[in-house]
Amino acid sequence: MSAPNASTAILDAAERVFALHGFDGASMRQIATGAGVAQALLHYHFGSKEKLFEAVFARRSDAINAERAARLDSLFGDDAGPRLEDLIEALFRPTMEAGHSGQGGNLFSRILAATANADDERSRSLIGAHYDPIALRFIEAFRRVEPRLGEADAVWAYMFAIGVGMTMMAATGRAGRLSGGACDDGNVDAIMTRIVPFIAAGIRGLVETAGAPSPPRGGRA
Amino acid sequence: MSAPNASTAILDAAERVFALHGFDGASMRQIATGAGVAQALLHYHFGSKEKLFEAVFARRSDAINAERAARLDSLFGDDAGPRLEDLIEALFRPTMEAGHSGQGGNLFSRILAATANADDERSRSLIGAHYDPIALRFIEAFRRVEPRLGEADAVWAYMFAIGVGMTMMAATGRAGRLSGGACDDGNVDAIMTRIVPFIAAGIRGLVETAGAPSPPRGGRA
DNA sequence: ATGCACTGACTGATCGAACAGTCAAGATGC
DNA sequence: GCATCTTGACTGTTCGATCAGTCAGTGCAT
Repeated sequence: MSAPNASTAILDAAERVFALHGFDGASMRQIATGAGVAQALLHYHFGSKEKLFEAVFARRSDAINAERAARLDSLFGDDAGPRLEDLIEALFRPTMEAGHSGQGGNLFSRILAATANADDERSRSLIGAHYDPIALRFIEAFRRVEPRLGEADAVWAYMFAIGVGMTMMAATGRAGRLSGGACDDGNVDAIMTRIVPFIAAGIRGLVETAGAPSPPRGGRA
Repeated sequence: MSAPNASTAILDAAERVFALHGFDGASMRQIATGAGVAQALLHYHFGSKEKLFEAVFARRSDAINAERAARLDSLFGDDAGPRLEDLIEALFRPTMEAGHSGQGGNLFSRILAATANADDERSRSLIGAHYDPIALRFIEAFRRVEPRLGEADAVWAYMFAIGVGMTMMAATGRAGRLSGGACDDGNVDAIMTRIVPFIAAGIRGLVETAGAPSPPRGGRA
């Protein structure tokens, strides 16, 4: 767990502080203290607060998306094409488990969720650079697996799926509060076994009603 | 549009600045300038930055949840029980349209999305106070309409639904970017006609696989 | 009607604290 | 001895909050 060099220690401390307080709420002093180094060292290694945040963001994102890409390749490399469920598994599992190594709470997931839902220039460009290319691959994969899915609907499907995932990654503990403790939004496996059928069914449901200008009448099927 | 008194002008300006920069990124000076009043007046009327944020949050939330509750009452007052689709409509439509009065972008929706996904004490207590009670009503309504839905699964269903909604309310424009402009995440009707069947199908899909310890095999149904 | 006491709304100036970022100098390792 | 790493001391700026004080309006006693 302990970092061998200062750069990694800074990244780890920054990840924690950014996850807990957001970009604006985090302070360079706090990060330096957490890393056990002088504040000036953060600027020496990363230049600015903004660039430090980008480094924190890129470190996990690159690892996550490398694995997502590998999973996609492997799924379509098989003789039998993948099921929708497999795609959703590939979409979320790497993110849910990144930085989730052992101890409590997935810090990076919170950063990712906050960044994905923000609309400032920094957040937009980070998501665009690190997640849009792989997003397009997943959208295309959705259409390959579910050919009746329209072009625009595939994008909606992806956005909806990400929405579900981001909220679970924020792991605010609200599910536990609303359920009297029965639901644990920190439990990756519990979430995955629910989230996969939910989204898969949602996408298939989107296909059924696609192109219909008004809401369907017989929804109880 | 113009505010008759200073308090409302401050709330309007604060809503805009908080929506654009978040709680920590917003400054009282910026809000005061936006409202056209002295900075000291914000403290005179609201006491502190924190309390001003709570006032901004409460103003729209109370209106939203009053309408949501009214819609729920009306749905279950009908002779025929509501469809799942009707519940989802009641869940999101009031929020999507609150503060969305005319001009561009729904500022409050962004505040709400950011607050819902954050896990600091302020966000948690605001969501808990303003949204948990009505959330429990929706969760109960889900089970009434879809009786095969388990107790815990109804909470998961609610969380997933909120996740989809929050991401769309953040309205980052990403859907448009990923679709080459075909999808507009600022268009409430376009979102609602997609989001309702998606979530309804997702919840029904959750029912099908509930209790199954491992992922289903025949997912192509 | 007029002078007086009081209130709520509002302001400009200013506080100490915390902020990101800078820099010359020291430590460390090759 | 040179380059990389690291530090403490420091800069100027901005932050939320506070303060004494202005001003219009109101009730009231005379």
